[in-house]
Amino acid sequence: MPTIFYGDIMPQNNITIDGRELSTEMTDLKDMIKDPNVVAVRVDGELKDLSGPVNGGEVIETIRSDSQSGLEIIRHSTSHIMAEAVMALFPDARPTIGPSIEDGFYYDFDREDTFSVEDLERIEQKMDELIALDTLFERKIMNRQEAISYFQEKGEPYKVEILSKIDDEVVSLYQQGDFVDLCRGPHVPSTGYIKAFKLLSVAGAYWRGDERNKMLQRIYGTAFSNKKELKQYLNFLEEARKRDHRRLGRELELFMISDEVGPGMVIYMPKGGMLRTLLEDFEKKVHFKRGYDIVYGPSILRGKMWETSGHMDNYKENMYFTELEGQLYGIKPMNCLSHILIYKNKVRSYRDLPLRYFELGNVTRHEKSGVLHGLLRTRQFTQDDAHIFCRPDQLIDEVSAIIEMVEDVMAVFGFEYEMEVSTRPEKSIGSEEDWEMATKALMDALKGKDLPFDINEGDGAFYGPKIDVKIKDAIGRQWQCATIQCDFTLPARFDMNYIGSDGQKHRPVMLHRVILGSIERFIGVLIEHFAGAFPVWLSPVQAVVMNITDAQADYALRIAERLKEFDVRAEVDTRNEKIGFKIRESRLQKVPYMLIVGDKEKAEDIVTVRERNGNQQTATLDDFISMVKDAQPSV
RNA sequence: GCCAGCGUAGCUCAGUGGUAGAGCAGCUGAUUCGUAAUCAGCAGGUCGUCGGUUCAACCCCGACCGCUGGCUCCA
Repeated sequence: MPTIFYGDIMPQNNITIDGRELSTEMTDLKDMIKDPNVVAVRVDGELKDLSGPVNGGEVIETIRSDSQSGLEIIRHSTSHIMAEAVMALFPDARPTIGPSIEDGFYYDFDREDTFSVEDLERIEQKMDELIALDTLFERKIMNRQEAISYFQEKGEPYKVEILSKIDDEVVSLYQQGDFVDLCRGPHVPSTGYIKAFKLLSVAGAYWRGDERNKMLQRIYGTAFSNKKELKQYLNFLEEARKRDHRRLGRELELFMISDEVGPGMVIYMPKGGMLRTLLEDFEKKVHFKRGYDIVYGPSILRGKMWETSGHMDNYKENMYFTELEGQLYGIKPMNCLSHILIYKNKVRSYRDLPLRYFELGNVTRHEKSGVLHGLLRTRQFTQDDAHIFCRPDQLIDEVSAIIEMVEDVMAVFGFEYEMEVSTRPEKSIGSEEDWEMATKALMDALKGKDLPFDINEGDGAFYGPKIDVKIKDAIGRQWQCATIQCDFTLPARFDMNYIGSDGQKHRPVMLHRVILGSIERFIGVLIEHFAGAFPVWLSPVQAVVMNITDAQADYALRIAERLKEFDVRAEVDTRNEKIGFKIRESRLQKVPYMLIVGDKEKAEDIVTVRERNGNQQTATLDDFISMVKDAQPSV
């Protein structure tokens, strides 16, 4: 097996490292840089090992372990060390791939027995040993054929499969200790560079992400430049766990998902019901103000409708069906069909367009059991759905208006977001010109508003391209909520027309769009975003009135009555408990205001207003009421 | 749907092959109190469901249901 060792040749010549010019007398970049926090270098924009050859004259930028690239390298190297540990402990495992990912890394193995939690501990221990040995990561170059026979001999079929799909003549391998892996690199110079890592979980994962392939075992872990950062990340995971909407949903009595009723179905309890109503009232206002008409369609529609729409061919596995009086009916997974019928109910003129139909539509989809997740993935959910029918020349303006609407609404909740345009997928219908026109319209609308966006090649809906909006919650996680989809298929399938100024029939363009997406999902994201402490206008209970002793019970009740008269959502706590206990309970319920009334307040006809953050002040009830009213967002 | 783990009181969790416990919540009583838990007593579970092994199963085995973390898919 002929190999070329990288880093053997170091001709004497000057190089520039982070702007400093140095001579290359020393044989190792690592020795020249003399910084244990530097894990790799970037030469001419390309990431390279510290042990790479230097010809002289290069301009080199060092990559520190706490930079984004540095973290990726550390994590990638940690995954190799983990694979080495796994192979040492479980020689029957076959390594496949092990990249760095967003917050860590994973490595997939094919193995008969499964990895247990105890195994993870053993692997971690072994990794500690390997790191203590501080073995070098050595890069080797091999031509592809040699590499294939090498891995064949080693009995690593997955590596052979990867190699057989690589076009390059030569490939690189990395070895540390006994472990050799096919890998582009770069890696840290030696295992001792790994200062802080943790294995997190085991999970199944399909080979090459295809569900027709064998399921492998994936071990997830993470690594950071130092122990402190790792600890911060683990704390962050803990924080996320505390914010879990399923946990808060139960604790705040917002919703339940009952095994008896069935999986993936949400039951709103009084406080969740109030939250949802507030959100929906807000949505109605937002839509009416922007020229939408509210409509309602039935939940079950004749099978024939779904045949015409193409759902029978493209969406059947996700639908539920029922039979009534010998007729097939489909339970709606989308709201568009009724809206189309409303459009078709009479002859439309070009002057009528655009028509914007809005529905808080409850849809039912048969989601695979394994994907259900609290409010974030359910089998029944309500979309703040709308369909806009317009002339082609109105398309950009309509898309722009929707984007503005998304911006306005997200600003109310304080979400940041990213936009993504998805283009034509392989399996799709419609002409090339239509796709081009629609995709361009979507992009032009975004460009016109100077909004940056990513392009997601081939990820559009089968009937048209789309803009997806991913919102970022308070702890940085992303959720897909809003989506704007262009559709020229359904108007054709349902033979929709309008009469143009020329007296001829023309086909309208249809936009499907949601702003919050699914009300359920959005509520789930809201819960986690605010950690249950909703803004005043969205809080199911805005204030709890609490008395110090029985002597003020009548006063507390009177206050609560007044609040209700002024539409402030108030509860009253006159239980025979200490004020500290009542405050504790309201805090746990994340109620924005506590109105504390003792003898003093009763005598002066005022209240002490205690906020969630502990700040407090005395105020007249009228002042407090206007304070609550002022919290209502205007959009 | 697939892989792995899990399922004990309303919640959080102990527990052992010989028919179950704690804290909080609940109920009752006492306490009338000024900013995150007053004290005492009481009550509460066919140990997810169904089958099997066993003299005996919450515990062992199997199937099913559900949940959790992933994968695939998705609002």
